[in-house]
Amino acid sequence: MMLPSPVPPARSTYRHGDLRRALLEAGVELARQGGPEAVVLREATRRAGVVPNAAYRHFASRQALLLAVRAAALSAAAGAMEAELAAVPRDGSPAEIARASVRAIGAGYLRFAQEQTGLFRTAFGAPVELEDPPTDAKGGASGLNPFELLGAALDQLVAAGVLPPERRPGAEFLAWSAVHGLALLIIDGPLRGVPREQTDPLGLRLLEMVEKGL
Amino acid sequence: MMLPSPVPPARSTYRHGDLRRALLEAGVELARQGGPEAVVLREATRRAGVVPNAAYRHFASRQALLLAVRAAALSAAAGAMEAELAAVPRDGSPAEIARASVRAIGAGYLRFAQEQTGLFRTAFGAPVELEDPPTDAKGGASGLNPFELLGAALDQLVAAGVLPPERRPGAEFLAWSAVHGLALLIIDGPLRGVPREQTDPLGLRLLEMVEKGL
DNA sequence: TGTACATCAGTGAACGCGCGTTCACTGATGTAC
DNA sequence: TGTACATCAGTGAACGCGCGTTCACTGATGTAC
Repeated sequence: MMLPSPVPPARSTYRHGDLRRALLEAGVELARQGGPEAVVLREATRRAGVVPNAAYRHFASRQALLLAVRAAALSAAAGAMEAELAAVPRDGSPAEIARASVRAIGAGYLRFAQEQTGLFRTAFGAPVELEDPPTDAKGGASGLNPFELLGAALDQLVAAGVLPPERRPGAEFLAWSAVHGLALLIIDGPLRGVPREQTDPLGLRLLEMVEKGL
Repeated sequence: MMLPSPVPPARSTYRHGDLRRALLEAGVELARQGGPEAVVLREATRRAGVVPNAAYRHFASRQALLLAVRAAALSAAAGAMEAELAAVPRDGSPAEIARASVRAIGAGYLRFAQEQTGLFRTAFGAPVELEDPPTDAKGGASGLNPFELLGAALDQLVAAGVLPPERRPGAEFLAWSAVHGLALLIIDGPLRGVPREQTDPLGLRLLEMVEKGL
C-alpha cells in the first residue's frame, strides 16, 4: 500500500543541491508513516524529485539509507525522553528527583512509542537483515542516546541512595524490558487501539512496578 | 536469502492426499527458520511438491496460510509454557506454588523466545498487515492460550493471598510487558548474541522484579 | 577577467528477481443407477 | 458388479508488480592558468 508520492518538487537546476539531506528527510518521513520497511529507496528518490539511481551518489545502498534514518529516529526518541526529563521539578529531595527522572525516562519512551510509532519501530524494532547495531547512534540535545539516558537516570537513583549499588549492574535491561514490552503491547499487541485514557494509567502502574521491583 | 527447497517429494499419485496439512507444516517450518515474513506461499507449495496455485484449494490467500501458521505457533508457545508449569513442585504452601507457577509461565515464555525465535516472532511479533488478532488461537494441551495461562497463574496468586485482589485487574499486561520486553531485547535487541549463562540470571531477576513490583 | 578543462551529481534505460494471484485445463475419485 | 457421470484437487502458463541495482551518458560547477 504505497500512496502516490506528493508533488515532485520540479527542480529548475540540473543539480539538486542538497540531495543527501532530501533523501534522508524523505526516508524519515516514510519511516514515520510506515516503519522501517516503508523506507523504500525508490520512493525516497521520487519524493526528492530525482531519478532512482541518483540516490547512489549519497548512499551506498538501501541499507545505508535505512541506517541513517534509524540514527535519526534514535535521536528523535532521545529528544522525547529529554523533553520529559526537563519537566521534572527540581525542588524536592535528591531521592525524589532521581525517582521522578527514571519515571520521566520511561514515560518519554512510552509517549514516543505511541505518538511516533513508525519512528519508534524504526529505532527499536527488529533489525531488518541488519548485522551491526547502530553504533554511531547520536543522542538528542544531551548527546546521549536513549539507552545512555536511562543509564544516567539509574545512576542518579544509586547516588540518591534509593537503589542499592549491588543491584545497579544490569538494571537498565530490567527497566528497559518492562517499558519496551508495554510499548509493543500497545502499538501492535493486544493493547492496540486501546485509548490513552486506559494505557496511561497502565504505564504509570508499570513504572511503579519497576521502581518497587528493582 | 531463500535456501533451495529440500527434495520435491515426487508424488506418484495425481492427488496429493493431504495438501492442506503439508502446506501448513511447510509454513510452520518456514516460520521456525525465518519468522512470519518467511512464510512464503510459493515456497510452501514447493516444499509440498506441488504447483504454486494449488495452495488456493486450501487457503484463500497467503494471509490465510499465515494466520494458520500463527495459530500453530501460539499453540507451540502454550505448550512450552505448560511444560514449564508441569515441572513446578506440588509440595509447599499454596503461596509458594502460586509464585512458582507465575515464574514458570514467564520462564517458559522466555525459553520459547530463545529456542524457537522464528515461531515466537510469528506468534507474538508485529502483525504483518494483519487486521484482526488471532481470535481463534487455540492453546496447547490445556486448551488455554499463552495469555490465558498467565491469567490463570495470576488468579492462583490472588487465591493464595499473595496478590491483593484490587491489584489483579490488568496485572497480566504488566507481567507480560516485562517478559515480552526482555524476550525482544534478547532476540533482536542489544542483548542479542549474549549467551544463556548471562541472559538466564537476567530473566530470573526480571521475574523477581515483577513479583515484587506487582 | 577570461578561457580550458576536470570533476562528479544527476539522467535515461534497462536488468533480473520472486512474489501473489488469475485463468482455463485435466484427470483421479467416489457416487448413483 | 459394472458403467456414466459429477466433483473438485492439482496442472500449466501467464500476469503485473515494484523493488534494488548496474550501465554508459550528459551537463553544470568550480578551479588552474
